[in-house]
Amino acid sequence: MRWSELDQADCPIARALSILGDRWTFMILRDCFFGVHRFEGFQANLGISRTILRDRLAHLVQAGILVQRPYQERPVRYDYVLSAKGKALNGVMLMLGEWGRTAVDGQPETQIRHRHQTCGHVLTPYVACAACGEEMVAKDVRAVRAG
Amino acid sequence: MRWSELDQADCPIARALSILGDRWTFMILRDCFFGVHRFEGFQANLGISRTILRDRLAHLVQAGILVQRPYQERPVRYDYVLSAKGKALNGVMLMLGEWGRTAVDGQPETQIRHRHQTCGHVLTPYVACAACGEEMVAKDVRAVRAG
DNA sequence: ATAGTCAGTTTATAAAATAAACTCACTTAA
DNA sequence: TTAAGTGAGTTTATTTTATAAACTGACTAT
Repeated sequence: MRWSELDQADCPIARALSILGDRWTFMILRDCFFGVHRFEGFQANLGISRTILRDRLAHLVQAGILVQRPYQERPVRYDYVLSAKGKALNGVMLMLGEWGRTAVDGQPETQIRHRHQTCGHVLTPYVACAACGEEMVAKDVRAVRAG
Repeated sequence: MRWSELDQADCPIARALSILGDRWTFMILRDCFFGVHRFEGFQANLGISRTILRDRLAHLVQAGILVQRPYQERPVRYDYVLSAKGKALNGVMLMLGEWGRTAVDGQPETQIRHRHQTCGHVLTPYVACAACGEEMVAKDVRAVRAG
């Protein structure tokens, strides 16, 4: 399979990765969740090459994950802000960060975490089942095909 | 920043992506969660080139996400199975699949979903806060530095 | 014997990422 | 009013990665 055919796959994870699964797109989105919203901001923050930054931003806009909002004319310059579709990645980001924090070795002393504004605690996120509210564990999940 | 320096970053998401953020590693892990555990299985399933499959498996083993369990001698052949660290990615996988299912356009009729074994429902996963049990929404989260 | 399986390795080619310089259309400070 | 700065790119040459396809080795099954 070529990477470019992945968006045809019969699996939501594969289709998600067809958009997010390259080396920098996810990092750009992380920055969006941290409040970065301009070309030079991403560039300074990630040290990414301008060429692929341009490609990735265009791709994220085309995929409807980021929206361009002009903040000046002549020349037109845009803020790149998360759409609803982009904000819906919040859960993925939180769980990915939690995995990085707890499972990946060699953590620096100082780390970035999140605070839950409504209850005031530093966030420890977990995934739950909408039907029963219980925490999801790997062994309790089975893949099924739904028509 | 080079990709190879990302594992030094002061952010758990960045460090997680230093392991998972290339074009195929996440897809290999998806297959692991779906029960694939041998070289030829991944190769047939993903159509990935054998060269990078070999690299990615070695990398996942080195990172402690997959474990090699020999199933024959002469020549030694291995099953690649998820370690505890690998299984800890379950939440990320579920949320990524949920995002792909609900947010990405052009869904085929037939889709792969998950069933929660303990309550019997087709799973709709969401992320909750361990402190208060409430569902997490993007606007209620703020990044903080924790020493 | 012959073919098949499994997990690779090798090699040549194609695609993607990178760094660094350059462009354009301004804006601000000297 | 010249000079420097900003912001978002584009261009180009080079390096790095990925790919396809054939090949190897050590078996096993027919």
